[in-house]
Amino acid sequence: MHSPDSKSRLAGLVRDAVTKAFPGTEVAIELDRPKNAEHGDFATNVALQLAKRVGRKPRDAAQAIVEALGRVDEIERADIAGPGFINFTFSRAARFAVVPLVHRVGAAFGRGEAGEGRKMMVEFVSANPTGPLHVGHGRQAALGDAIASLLEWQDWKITREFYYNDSGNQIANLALSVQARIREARGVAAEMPKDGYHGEYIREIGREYAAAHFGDASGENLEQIRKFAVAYLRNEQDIDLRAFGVDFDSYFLESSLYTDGKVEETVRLLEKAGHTYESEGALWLRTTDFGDDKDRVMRKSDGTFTYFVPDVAYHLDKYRRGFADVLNVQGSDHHSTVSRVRAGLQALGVGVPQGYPGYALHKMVKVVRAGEEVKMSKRAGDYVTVRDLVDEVGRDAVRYFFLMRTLETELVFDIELAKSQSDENPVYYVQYAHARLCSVLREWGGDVASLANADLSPLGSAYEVALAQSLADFPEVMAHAAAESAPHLITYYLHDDVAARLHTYYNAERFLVDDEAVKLARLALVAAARQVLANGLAVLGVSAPERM
RNA sequence: GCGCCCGUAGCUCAUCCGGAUAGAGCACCGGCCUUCUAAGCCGGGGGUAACAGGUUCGAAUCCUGUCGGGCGCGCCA
Repeated sequence: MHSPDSKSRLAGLVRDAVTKAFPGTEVAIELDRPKNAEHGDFATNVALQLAKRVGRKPRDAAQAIVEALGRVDEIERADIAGPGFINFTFSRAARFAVVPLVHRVGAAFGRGEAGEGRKMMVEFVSANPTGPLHVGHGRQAALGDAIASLLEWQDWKITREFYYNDSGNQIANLALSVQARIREARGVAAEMPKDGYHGEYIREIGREYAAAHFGDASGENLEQIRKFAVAYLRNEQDIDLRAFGVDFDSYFLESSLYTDGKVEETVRLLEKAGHTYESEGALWLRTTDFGDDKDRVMRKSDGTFTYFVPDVAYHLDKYRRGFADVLNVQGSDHHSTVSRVRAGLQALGVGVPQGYPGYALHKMVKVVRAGEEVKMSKRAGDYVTVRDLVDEVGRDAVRYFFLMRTLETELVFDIELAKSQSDENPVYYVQYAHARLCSVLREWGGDVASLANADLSPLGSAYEVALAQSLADFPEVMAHAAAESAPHLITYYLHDDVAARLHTYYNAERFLVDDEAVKLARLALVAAARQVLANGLAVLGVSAPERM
């Protein structure tokens, strides 16, 4: 048997049997893990799907398929159950075939080939350099990094990019806010701009600037203040991201789109393509021709561009850099930009594919402390920062909490809960399972690599079968999570399917027993489970401790 | 008003391209540490999956409507 993947092999056998029993029928073979262990390793509903088409009762159709299947080594039993499900029970050898496979493949177990080595960019965080990262950025950092990793595990060549909106009104506003604080620090009368940034960090920047002077004693050089403030805040964000364990391959500055003439070029291309018009002194793009719900202003009547134009220019640039696939991880409060940017790219008429770029949009984060929403942060003023969260709760727990939810649920992060119950946090539950096994293997003291060839015939208890089934599912869970941009699937898999089964097994059986054959078989199984936990946690960016 | 998303246990959430008895953590009750880590395990209570229809062998899942919530609908980014 070459394929260690029992499931896909079974799917092939069932397909052949269906063809034999009902020539000329085409049907997708779905195989699911039954909830009830007594229903075997996999169940299929093909007979139910087929029954009407072939004019047979579902159970009769199932019977015909089972008969066509005949005897197969790996399949111990094929039972017809309920309305017409076929339940397959594997032989013991087939059930535990995953164990030597995990030992052989090791840290690469769970990898897939969907990406075929192609390039893809994942853009995430992309915070404006106007203040510390807030919790929404934290969710995005955890998500973007994990999604990028998941894609890398599917053989995509991933570039993680951070886009800085370092121009426009918000930055001008930042410079004015800092200027006011500089003057304040020097005892000069100063007034904050109307929509100024009031966080404590603006005072810090003002103080630092004032202390450094720069031959700008009066704080009049706004451009210099802007540069100083942006550099300061970018550095602060970098510190937070590093502490969070997130690294970017590339940083892209919005301002470069202006200095490199890419904004102008984009406007020229759009005008040339004939989708623009002038109205009320502004230049408009007819995005409604490309699925947007209303036309958009490109150049305001004051001659400056709306953010929409550099956005299009930026994505054109991504495309020209050779990224035929791009995934932008953003908050769903930006969802209206999706159709707009795509429309703009289509309007260029330069061959950017429809549906470019891809998006993974997530809902907002609400921070709660003991049931009360927390909106204030001393440093930032009106929001809670990533740093606050990581300092108080810890990196692993914060990342795991951010990843546990589906993208489309609003995430309620209860600080007190995450902290006070940190002993019983889901993340510790998973990490604890890993640490426990490391401890067992340490106690044993043997060579883990030698377990790859262990004789597994002593295995067969319900605990052992369940655990082996879970391990065999890992590659498919990974592939699914990558395809769906759904890291939460990994968290639930690691928690419910691997760690829980491991803890249960641990409490039911001793591994370091006197019987050498039993001991080695059990150790081989749990060492494989340890490897899967380590691989899964690695993808999530959460550490897998050897001791706790 | 229009668009997108959501509504599942007391709380926070999984399950969703239709499958068998809707799961987990927290909280609550009762057991298990002379033995590889009790940050663990076992057992128990707790549900009209917002509501009403529809589709079919089968609906938390798909469709329609109602109600409730979030976000977005600038010559802001």
